[in-house]
Amino acid sequence: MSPSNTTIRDVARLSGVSPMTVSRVINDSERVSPETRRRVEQAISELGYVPSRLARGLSRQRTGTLSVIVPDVANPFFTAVVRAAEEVARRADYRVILCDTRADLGVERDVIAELIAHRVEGVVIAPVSDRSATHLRRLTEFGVPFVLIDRTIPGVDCDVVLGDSSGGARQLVEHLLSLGHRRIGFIVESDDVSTARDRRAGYEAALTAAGIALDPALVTNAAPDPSGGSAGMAKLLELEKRPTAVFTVNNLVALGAIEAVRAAGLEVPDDVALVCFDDIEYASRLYPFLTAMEQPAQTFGTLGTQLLLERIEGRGPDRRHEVVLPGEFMIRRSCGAK
Amino acid sequence: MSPSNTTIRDVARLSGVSPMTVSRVINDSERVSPETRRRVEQAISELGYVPSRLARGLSRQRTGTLSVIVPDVANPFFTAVVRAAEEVARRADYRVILCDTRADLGVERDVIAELIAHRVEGVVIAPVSDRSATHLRRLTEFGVPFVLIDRTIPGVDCDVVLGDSSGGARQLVEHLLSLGHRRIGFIVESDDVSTARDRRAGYEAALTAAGIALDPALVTNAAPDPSGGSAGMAKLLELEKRPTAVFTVNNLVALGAIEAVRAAGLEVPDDVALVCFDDIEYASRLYPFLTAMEQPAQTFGTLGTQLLLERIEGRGPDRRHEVVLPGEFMIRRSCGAK
DNA sequence: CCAGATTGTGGTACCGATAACACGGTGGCG
DNA sequence: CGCCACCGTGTTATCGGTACCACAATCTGG
Repeated sequence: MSPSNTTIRDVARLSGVSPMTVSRVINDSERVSPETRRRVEQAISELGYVPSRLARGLSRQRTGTLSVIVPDVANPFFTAVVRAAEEVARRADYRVILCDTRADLGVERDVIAELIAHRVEGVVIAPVSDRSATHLRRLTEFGVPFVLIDRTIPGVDCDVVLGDSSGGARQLVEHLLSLGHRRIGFIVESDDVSTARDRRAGYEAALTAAGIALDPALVTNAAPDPSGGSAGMAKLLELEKRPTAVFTVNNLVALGAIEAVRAAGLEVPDDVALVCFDDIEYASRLYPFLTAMEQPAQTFGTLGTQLLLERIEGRGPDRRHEVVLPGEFMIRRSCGAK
Repeated sequence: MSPSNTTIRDVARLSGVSPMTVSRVINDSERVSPETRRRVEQAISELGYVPSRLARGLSRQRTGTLSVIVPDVANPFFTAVVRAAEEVARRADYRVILCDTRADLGVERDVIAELIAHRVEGVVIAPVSDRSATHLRRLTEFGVPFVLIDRTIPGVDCDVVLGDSSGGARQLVEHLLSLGHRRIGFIVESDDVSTARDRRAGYEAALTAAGIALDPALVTNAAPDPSGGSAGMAKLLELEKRPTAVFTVNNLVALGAIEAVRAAGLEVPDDVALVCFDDIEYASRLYPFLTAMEQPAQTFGTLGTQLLLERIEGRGPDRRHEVVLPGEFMIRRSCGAK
């Protein structure tokens, strides 16, 4: 018989006390005589007893489980977020259920339903889009605290950890302007993602401030991944007056965009300069290429998880936290700066 | 009152049946009259009832939870493994608890203990080293099936999904030989990791077959990450007769090694040619550099998880599976081939 | 020296579901 | 027309812990 079938009652029997006393020993409550404690501990190790968190959770109404939901773990930005979140959670003795929604609202809805059924104690989520609000409302109904990471959602009231999307975008575009570019394209995902909106705002602000009229043809919507970036750049390159520089909403889009430039027989930055949000760290170490507004992905994860833990433990402040983390502007080759 | 406090009894009361009948409706067991079913479903949606998997798990002795344990999620190889595993698990209606051990045996021991307490139904693990055997034995004692990914451990009897480490290593080194290199360095992690052993065997086999004597000075042990790679390469560069080419045990080590070469004012591949295991996908898309034996990371994840699910459901074959997945040899610039 | 507090321990109920069995009602069949 | 199988449903016990209260024994202080 495997020790997984050993229960608190078996331990109680072997050590000649009641299950309740064993429970006290397991939980380090005081009120147990040293002698009894010793006997119980002896029995525990003899039987190889491991208390079931399942049963404990049911009884205490606490599972010791969080969840981290991201649209794509393979995006280095989210990988770092997840890794950091897992570490903070583990240190606080929580387990992390990882969910990769593949940026699919339906999947997101389903996993959130599952997590509720699982009675996770909290969720750190980079939501698919504003339309995630519906699922998040479910969490609220069920009293599950959550923290938004990277993306905020209007009307959803909770702690949020964001980057400075509009400021960062503005800085990136201003950099291109300073290099003399006047026709600057923008490849961005749909407007129901807050980062897309904010970065678009930054893009527009920079151009307007420079007295450059906005040309709608220069702004292309695309999926937030390499294939989207590729498609978006292809469209921009087909324009009669094509842009001399392009700003992409994130790192993976930049990747696809660069591939499209090369596929057209052109080169970055010679024919098209390029800047984007978020780095691909290992790529940059190998070959510093992307000029990017790098966001402190790790901090998104650690901070988000810490805020969540505070909420769970009821230590959170009354008002919501909205943390905005500044990015770091890294000039490399893709922008063509000397 | 939030619906999370709604129990099967509340539903039963509202619909005028017993809890058992509600349970039958939830679980789609037959034996419920259409009329009753309708009434119960009505009550469920009216109350916003979501059955607790916790309670169900306790009663049925199934949690619907797996775990994936890796030494470093941020390594693109493991990121892909994790992502694929999560998807397969989700499709099979399992949740995935992610654990990143940071290649630390102590952490690994602790998380495995936690997972046992959590009563996960199975584990997919890329173990830290052979010394992980102790922890794995715990899983066996508790009847928790597990599948080893990427690394096998002598004496541990379970399903395994591996790459062809020795064959792949041999091919990489033979490629260097064919380019005329005779002094080929090897930066490798400690010998208590099966991939390290196997790759070392492949390295030695290739040299021996070419009639080249093994020079112990050319083989350096290092941590399996960029800093290890950097340290390892630094040591090789200090040799009186330094290698003209280097083989590193994996992608991240290669990264560090390249940085060390550059720090020494040299270049890859001009001054030192370099080959390694595992690609850094996004980096290669941006700038095809690493000549590498690419392993199908995704398949490691999907296959490993599928094997695990079979074991869990008792469908597994009697004998253990040992799957060896072939790699794909990608020649890029770092080896200096034309 | 005794009331009252404190300590160590046990009993019982319950967390929220399900397994196993029981039971009345209906319909088929000889 | 009576027996039996099956159908739909309920009852009870249980999964493995813990909360809460009770209680005897010991301790404290006036």
